[in-house]
Amino acid sequence: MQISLVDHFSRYVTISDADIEIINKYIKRNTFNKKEELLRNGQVCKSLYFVEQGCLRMFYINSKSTEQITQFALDGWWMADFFSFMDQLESEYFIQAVEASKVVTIEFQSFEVLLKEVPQLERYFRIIMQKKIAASQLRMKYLYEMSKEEFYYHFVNSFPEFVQRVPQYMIASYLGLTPEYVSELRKKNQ
Amino acid sequence: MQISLVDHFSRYVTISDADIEIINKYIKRNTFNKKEELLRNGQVCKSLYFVEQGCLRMFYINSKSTEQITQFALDGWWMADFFSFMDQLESEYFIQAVEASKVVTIEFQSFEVLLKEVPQLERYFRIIMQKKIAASQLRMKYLYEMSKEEFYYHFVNSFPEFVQRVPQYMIASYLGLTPEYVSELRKKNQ
DNA sequence: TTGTTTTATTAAACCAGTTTAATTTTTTTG
DNA sequence: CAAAAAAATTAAACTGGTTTAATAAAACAA
Repeated sequence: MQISLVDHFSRYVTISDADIEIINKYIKRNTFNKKEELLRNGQVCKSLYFVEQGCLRMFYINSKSTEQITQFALDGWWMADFFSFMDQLESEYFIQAVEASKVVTIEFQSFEVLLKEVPQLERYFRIIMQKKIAASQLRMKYLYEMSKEEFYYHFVNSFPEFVQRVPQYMIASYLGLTPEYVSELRKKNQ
Repeated sequence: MQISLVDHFSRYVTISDADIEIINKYIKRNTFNKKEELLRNGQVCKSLYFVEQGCLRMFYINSKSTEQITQFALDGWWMADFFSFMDQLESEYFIQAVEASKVVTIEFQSFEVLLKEVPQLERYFRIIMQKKIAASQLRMKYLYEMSKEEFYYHFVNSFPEFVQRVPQYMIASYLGLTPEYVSELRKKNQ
């Protein structure tokens, strides 16, 4: 369900044709193959990424040397390591395409200039960030409230498209479960 | 360590004396006694709260009928149920003063008008929200990575002021531990 | 300064979810 | 298509943290 960045802007603020020309100066459009890396551990997160189509995941290598997924982004979602991006510090994360993906890239400097030249975008990003906070507050509430079994079924019922598009072990990782436990749950509830 | 709202704005954007006059039209300053409620379960979160001095906590009543704390705010922090605030929906949370607190209140309608009249504040809130997201990404990483014992000691070492100001059972609740387990940890490491 | 309420401690029984290690199934690739 | 790599399953032993229930200590209010 592809979505263009400008359409997404237009859901929240008014964008003129002149604005679109400016925007196009400061963004890049890339396609990434399955498993291609957008960011690697040790690099600075130089860009914000907007998924027009596809799926990205963010993960780090934990103390057991396994990949711990902390975020996904599907069509119409933003992804970045904000901690690294904001202060241009080294990131501890990888960002990788889960499937072939069309991505809009805004680099740090371009982002700053773009916000000056198209000031409505300050409002757009303020609203988007606010929604991200609301979503993460809700997610934390579920984490406090639910057992891991409930958390798993709540997720797959709420986001059935993930089950279609993302391998089970990645969902397990994102939800903080072992893949073995997910197998056990699926067997139990066939 | 009191901090005024306008000083906080000024850390991120330029605020003129004229702006300050406008701001003062749209904000309210309140003091709350210990245990006084700013928001109650079932009400709409009508305002954003900025703590100039003191401490607020946000919690809900969980399925075991006990208070589950999900957030604190100390001097210089914002607090709101963004989910309820943004769409003016009923909240499931309580917000309560942990100690006597000086709070700046911005109501939903005032917030919208204020952002129009002092447009730099779009930028301020965009940056603040971005920082909140970065902080919550970091918190999630710790949640994935650490055992509950590590999580507890990491928190008390990172935020020693909380241990001074907030009862131990509230910290336990916020960290998702039972108070009994915190006692056990403290005994073990005397 | 005493009685009441709130907060913290103790200890034993318990269990939800992990670990380990092996096997099977599915997907990818040359 | 066959071989290799990636993903999913199975089952048993194990453990970090919870539950329960009772007591003790600290803080607060009259």
